[in-house]
Amino acid sequence: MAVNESGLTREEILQAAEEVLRRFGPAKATVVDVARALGVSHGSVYRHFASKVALRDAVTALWLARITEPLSAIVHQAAPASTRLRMWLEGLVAQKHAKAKFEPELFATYLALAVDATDMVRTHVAHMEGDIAAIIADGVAHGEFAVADVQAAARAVLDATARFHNPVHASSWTSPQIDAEFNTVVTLVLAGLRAR
Amino acid sequence: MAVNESGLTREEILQAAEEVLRRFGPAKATVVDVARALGVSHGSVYRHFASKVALRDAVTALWLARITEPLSAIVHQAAPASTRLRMWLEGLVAQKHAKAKFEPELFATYLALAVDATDMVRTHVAHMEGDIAAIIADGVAHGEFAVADVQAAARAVLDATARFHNPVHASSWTSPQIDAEFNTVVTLVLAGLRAR
DNA sequence: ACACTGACAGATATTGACATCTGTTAGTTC
DNA sequence: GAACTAACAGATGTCAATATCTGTCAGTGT
Repeated sequence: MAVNESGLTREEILQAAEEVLRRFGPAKATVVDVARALGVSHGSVYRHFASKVALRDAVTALWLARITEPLSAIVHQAAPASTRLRMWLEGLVAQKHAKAKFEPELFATYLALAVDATDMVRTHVAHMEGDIAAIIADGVAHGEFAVADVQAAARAVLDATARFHNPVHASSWTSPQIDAEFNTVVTLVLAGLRAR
Repeated sequence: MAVNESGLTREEILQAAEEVLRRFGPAKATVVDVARALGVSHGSVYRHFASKVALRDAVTALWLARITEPLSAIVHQAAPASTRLRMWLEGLVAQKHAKAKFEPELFATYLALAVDATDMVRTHVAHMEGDIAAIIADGVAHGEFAVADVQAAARAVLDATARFHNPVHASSWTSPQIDAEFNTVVTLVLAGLRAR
């Protein structure tokens, strides 16, 4: 792996692109802006990314990874599965709501991807589903949960909490009752998973 | 109640407005179109509806009432609460998906109202919440369900199934797995409500 | 008196000329 | 010769002139 001191790197471009997206938002950010921020011509950017869409997706993938990365730590903690699942979901929702509030431009970029279901979003969902499935499987192994199909159950948990983490619902996240409503849904879902 | 044979009625306008909306969609339908369909000047329409928004809302309210009206019959049927709740939710989702598929123009009108949460949508949600609450309360009375707060539980059921009936998710309703995923969520939710 | 019309002001939408952007490639630089 | 630039065609976005629409109201007909 040779370090290219003089050349433009993929990482530099991603960093500049995120900066530009954050500043101008998805509607105004252009590849020319990104190139200008790096002091190169926009043609150079196209040596590293096949298209503007590919660049935008790469930035968003990185941004989403920063959301889900800390959650992975919760999966294998030593605590009842129901506790971990609640913590995991609360963490996810807290992250999403914070991003919507404090990084509106990047959130808007993500929202644009979410409406036309891109592969990138599918990957993100699959990753979250995997984390949840791991916790549920653990709960089943310890007799805490009782579900027939762990993967389907993980998907159902994600679906049932969609209003609180899917960006299409972001406009309702400012409601004062949102936390109470989320708590009620999580309690309902956990009760549904529980063995009896 | 005098029948006004010669005069323009609210009902005639609503019927014409629905026709026009269905034909042109929310983006292209105008009050002038509605008036033209009725053979009157658009000024006449404003004698019956304060604004274009009021007219559009009235049409949508009627359209939504046609969706939820048949569901009310399920609420007081003689069957276990869990059976009734499942039937009710399946009925709701079937109706919504059918409308999205076969009445795309009117559905788009509804979607436009849903994104900026109008009073009309709030009324619609409150009505659905009331139906669900009635079934849950019945289930609690018969020892079938165990929930602390019936109203909150009803809201949670609506929230947990949002992906399948909220119009903002309509683009994902064409997925081949949608019915299986809905079924899994409903089963999870019913298990969560059940007394143990 | 009542329902309706038609002309109007201001708001909103459409159009088309123009500017900028995306993505490609031949050519320059180191 | 790998990394980059610069000029280009076609696509997309912008903006201001223009057209249409919304909502009002004085006037018409019955």
